[in-house]
Amino acid sequence: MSRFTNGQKVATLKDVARAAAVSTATVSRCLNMPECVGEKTRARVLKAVEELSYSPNFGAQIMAARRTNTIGAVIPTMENSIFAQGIQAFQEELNRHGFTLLVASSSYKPDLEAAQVKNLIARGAEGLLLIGLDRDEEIYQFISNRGLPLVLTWAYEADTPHHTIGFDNQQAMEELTELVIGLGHRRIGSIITNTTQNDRARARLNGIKSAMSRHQLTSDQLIVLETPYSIANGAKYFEKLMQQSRPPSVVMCGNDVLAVGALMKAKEMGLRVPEDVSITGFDDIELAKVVEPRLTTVHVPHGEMGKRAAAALISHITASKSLVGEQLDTHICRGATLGPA
Amino acid sequence: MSRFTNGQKVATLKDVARAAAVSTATVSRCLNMPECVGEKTRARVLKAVEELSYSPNFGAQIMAARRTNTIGAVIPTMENSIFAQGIQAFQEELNRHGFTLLVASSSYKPDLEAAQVKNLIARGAEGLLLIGLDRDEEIYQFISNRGLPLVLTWAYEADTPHHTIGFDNQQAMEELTELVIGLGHRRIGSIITNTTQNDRARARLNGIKSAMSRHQLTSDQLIVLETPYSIANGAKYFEKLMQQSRPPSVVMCGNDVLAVGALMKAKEMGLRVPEDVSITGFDDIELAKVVEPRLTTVHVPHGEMGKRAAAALISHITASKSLVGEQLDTHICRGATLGPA
DNA sequence: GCAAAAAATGTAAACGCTTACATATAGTGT
DNA sequence: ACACTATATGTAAGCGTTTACATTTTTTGC
Repeated sequence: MSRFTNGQKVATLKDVARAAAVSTATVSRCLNMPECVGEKTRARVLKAVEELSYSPNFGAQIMAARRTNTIGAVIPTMENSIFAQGIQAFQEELNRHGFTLLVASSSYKPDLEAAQVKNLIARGAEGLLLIGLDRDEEIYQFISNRGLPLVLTWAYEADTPHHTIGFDNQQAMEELTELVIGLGHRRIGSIITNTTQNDRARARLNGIKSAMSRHQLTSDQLIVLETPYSIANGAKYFEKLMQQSRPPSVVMCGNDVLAVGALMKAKEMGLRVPEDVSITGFDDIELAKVVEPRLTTVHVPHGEMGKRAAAALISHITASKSLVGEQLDTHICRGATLGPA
Repeated sequence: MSRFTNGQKVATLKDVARAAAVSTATVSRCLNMPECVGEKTRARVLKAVEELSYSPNFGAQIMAARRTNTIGAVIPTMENSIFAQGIQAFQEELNRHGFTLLVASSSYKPDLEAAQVKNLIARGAEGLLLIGLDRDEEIYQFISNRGLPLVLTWAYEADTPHHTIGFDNQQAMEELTELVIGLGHRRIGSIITNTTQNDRARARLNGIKSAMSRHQLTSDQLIVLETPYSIANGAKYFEKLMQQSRPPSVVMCGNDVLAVGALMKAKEMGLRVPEDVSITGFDDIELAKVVEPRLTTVHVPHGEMGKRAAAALISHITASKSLVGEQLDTHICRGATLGPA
């Protein structure tokens, strides 16, 4: 029996071995390669395991076996569902192949993300999933020094040393903006997550800008407001936008959460959507589908992305296939919040 | 240098010690009790740590130190946001006290839950958070055999050997039903998560039943449909309910996700809410607040619940305070989806 | 029945860390 | 200078597994 600082005693392999009158090696084999051990011995051992509520000490396993079948992921937040669907798919694919997922969240703080990465590595993660590209070179260095495979997702960039499995945020937003401009909108407001330390937000904003410049719209036709994303902030900044002397005819939001906030506020202010003002989002999460009118947004292949990321990591780890980036498609999901100017 | 099966080499304490020309003990102290080590030695050691991208092997730490500052939680799903807010608060409170949270999800499958519990324990969890009460006695036995503190949440029950920090699902639903009946509704439809293996769903359903029987409404005035919860299922079963020969005047859903699905379908079917049919939910998640009309639902103190659960676990572990249950209050959140019959 | 091969089990050495204890070094008051 | 503390560092024994290797037992082919 081993005991913790609090005096709790816990059965170990040795205890099980004693109870079943076999060696620790046999118990270990019984658990990890049951076909290699005699039938009646196995029964006896399993009974002892049961009776003693034995559970292997993972720490000792890591040390002795040097493999953990564990993948780590750090996501910006668990609070809203932007990442939920993708992570769920990631987890399911992982489980299908006998891997376990450890999830941590960074609250969008770079240093917390770094700490969580180290934490996950210390816990034996054999591969890592992170969101987006923006982070200190130091972390990339750390991960690569440890020789760990890393997949970045929720973004795709061809021109990077990292492996990105995701979609082109800029291009997607550019397409949406083309549609918006095509509908006659000339004054565009945008509410977007802070673009420092967030390449996805930056790319999306750039998408708006580049589509505008292609149509000879100048930068004073675009008003950008940055804010941490939440429904409340979406509402708040939408109001600010509309209180301008010359309010925009369309408000393009960096994600659906902000867009839903904007939509709520529009109703509250008595503005008709899309007659008085159009609103667009990005991500096509559940929220976008239940509001009325349904949000015009960019559909992102959450599930596919999670699944592919898992597959890439697994085939790298188990079959040492080299990691490659993959670009997935998005498409515009036309809801009734976008109309002609 | 130690190496993994894949040939990756990783710096160990020993490597750092060698690089800094000190003993492993000094390096360890440098990291865990920096005030006990000389200033210049410390600087030298930290430099070596940096240069070698050293990160402690958590497995070895667990084994040597026998404490992990880790709490585990198993939630039914990450996919939608029902548990997100509570878990986020749980995590934040934990972090504030230097604990780390490991989250796993069970997809509502009892045996997966059991496996995840063992997994978390094996990973050194010093305390556990689980949702609701319904599960095999075997798991409870396992946890208690290991002497681990366990807090159950999203439910409160006075009459149980376990420690529940949550609210009274039955009473809350009873209150809501009282309100519904008070508005003249006599035929009630209910869409609810499968009640086997789910005490919260069962309690909520019982709440409806007991309020009804208090008002001499018989069981044939209540039609109950059970289904896994998702927006799509909410819609599907709402339709079934309304296609009955004598459709109910109100549809009380077991949670907001189902209710939102019902609401969507009602609109699709051209039914006015609440003029033609009333709809209620439970949980008061984000979704409930953005649909139109806003859902009438039961507000649940997600954040408070997570925070209290964390506090209870921490004070048990660090100050060996004994765990006690705590009942939190809910209140009805009156939206416009509920009107007179 | 017997030797040889196959299957089952045991032995013991790692794995990387923490920490009690031992030792060395620096700091005090006389 | 001295003995005596206080502080800093080193030494080495575990922690609970896994797994090569050694040993024992069973099966097989003749």
